[in-house]
This record gives sequence, structure tokens and C-alpha cells, in this order.
Amino acid sequence: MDISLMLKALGEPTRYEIFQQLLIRKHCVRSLSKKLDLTESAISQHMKVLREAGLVYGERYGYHIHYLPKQEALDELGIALEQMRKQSLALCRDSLTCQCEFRQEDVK
Amino acid sequence: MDISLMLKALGEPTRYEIFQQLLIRKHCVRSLSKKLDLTESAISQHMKVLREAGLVYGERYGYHIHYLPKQEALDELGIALEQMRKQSLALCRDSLTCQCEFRQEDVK
DNA sequence: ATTATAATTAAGTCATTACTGAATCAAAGA
DNA sequence: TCTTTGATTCAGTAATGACTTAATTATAAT
Repeated sequence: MDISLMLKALGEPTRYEIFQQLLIRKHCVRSLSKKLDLTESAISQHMKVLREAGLVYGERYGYHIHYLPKQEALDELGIALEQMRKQSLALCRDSLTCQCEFRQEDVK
Repeated sequence: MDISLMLKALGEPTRYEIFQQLLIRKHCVRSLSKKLDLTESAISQHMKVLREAGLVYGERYGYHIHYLPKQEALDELGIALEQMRKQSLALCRDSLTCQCEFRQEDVK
């Protein structure tokens, strides 16, 4: 799974809001469209992005499709972030500096 | 701190790459510019976005400014994600369905 | 003070993308 | 099978934003 792709999907404010709504309860496209005051078309397109990032999936109930967050995606994201957190802590401890190999004379 | 803003900042592939580099060691703008093959101007603009999202900060050493990740930001992001993970788990357990209040006849 | 250097800002361009309305599709229910 | 309904796709538009070059700023070193 592609962390960068997930972040890109969630980095769009409307999609982040959609995702937050899905964490409260499952929603169909129309329900989200009403709640966020956007066309069903717009919501559907956002769902596609979220789906392709592996963040959500849909279950059909009669006429509706209920979308909900994908647990494994959140697990993966959590793991990735925990790793970053640890890397950052290590960096603080070791205080590795950039040697800044490049001076102006090298540039031209 | 604004989670959505952080996700937006990291959601851009180049900025994500920059941030990954900063997790390895501190970098100045020129160093990143060489590594990612972008102008210093472009890097500087990305740094501004990352800085304003609270994800990085800079320390001056002589002529250079060394940028590095901000620990608290990663902590906050981690906490937010852990909460999402738990919400998602609860949702699975309770299987709260969308009532789908809106039918076609309501729409027009 | 003057000079050197890295970083930032400004202005403009091009590509990406979020959105709408209309048309189409796919599954459900009769 | 035929109809209904929700979701998706298509085509086009407007806004956003990533990037470049050139100009400017701010700090450091002499």
C-alpha cells in the first residue's frame, strides 16, 4: 500500500471531511452529498480517489452502497507514522547535521 | 494544530519526499535542491508550506539554515491517527449503518 | 561599513484537479 | 422483462498550486 497516495487522498480537505464522516458511521453517496452540500457526482469522484488509495470500500444494501473506512489502511498509516516518529526522535538524539556539501562555487 | 493542514502538506509527493529526507538528517535548502533536482526557490516554497503546517522548523548555522522535522507535529499526527484507528474499529464492531434518510422523492 | 552567501519573495506559466450538469450504467424490485 | 433508483462516467470550466527565472532580503563574515 502506498502511504504517499493515502496522504494525497486525505490531504484534500473535502475528502478528509468525507473520511471523518465515514469514521462516525457508514454513508451512501447521497447522504454525504446532502451533508457536505456537493453534487452526488462530486462525492462519487472523491470516493473513487479514496477507494483507489485503499482507504475505503463499499457494501451494497439494496439500492444504496454504504461506504466505510478500511481498517488495514489505517493500521498501515499508523505504522508508517510511528516509524517516522521514532526516526524523528533518533534524529533529535543524535543531532545529525547536514554537511551541506554544496557551496556557491560548486554551483555554477 | 491543524491535522488537515498537515495532511495537505504531506499529501504533495515532493513535500513528502522532502520530509522523508529530513527524517534521515537535517538539510539546508540547497542540499535538498541538489538531491531532488529542483530549484532552491521551489524547495524554499515547499519548506514554507511544511513550516506553516507546523511540520518542520529551521536552525541557522552560519550561512545555512538546517531544516528538521518538528517532533510535536509527528506526535500530534500519531495521536490523531490512533484515534481514527480506534473509531474505525468501533465502527466495525457496532456496524452502525447509514439510515440513508434521503430518497429520490426527497431530492427534487 | 562592505561584501558574500543562502534563503526568500515576486511574477508569470503550465499542469493538475475539484466541481457542475447531463448522460449512462448497474443492480434491485415489481 | 421492465422500471426504478443510486452511483458512476463524460465533457467542459474554473480554481488551485507546483514550478521557473529574476529580483530582493537577511544574515554572516571580513
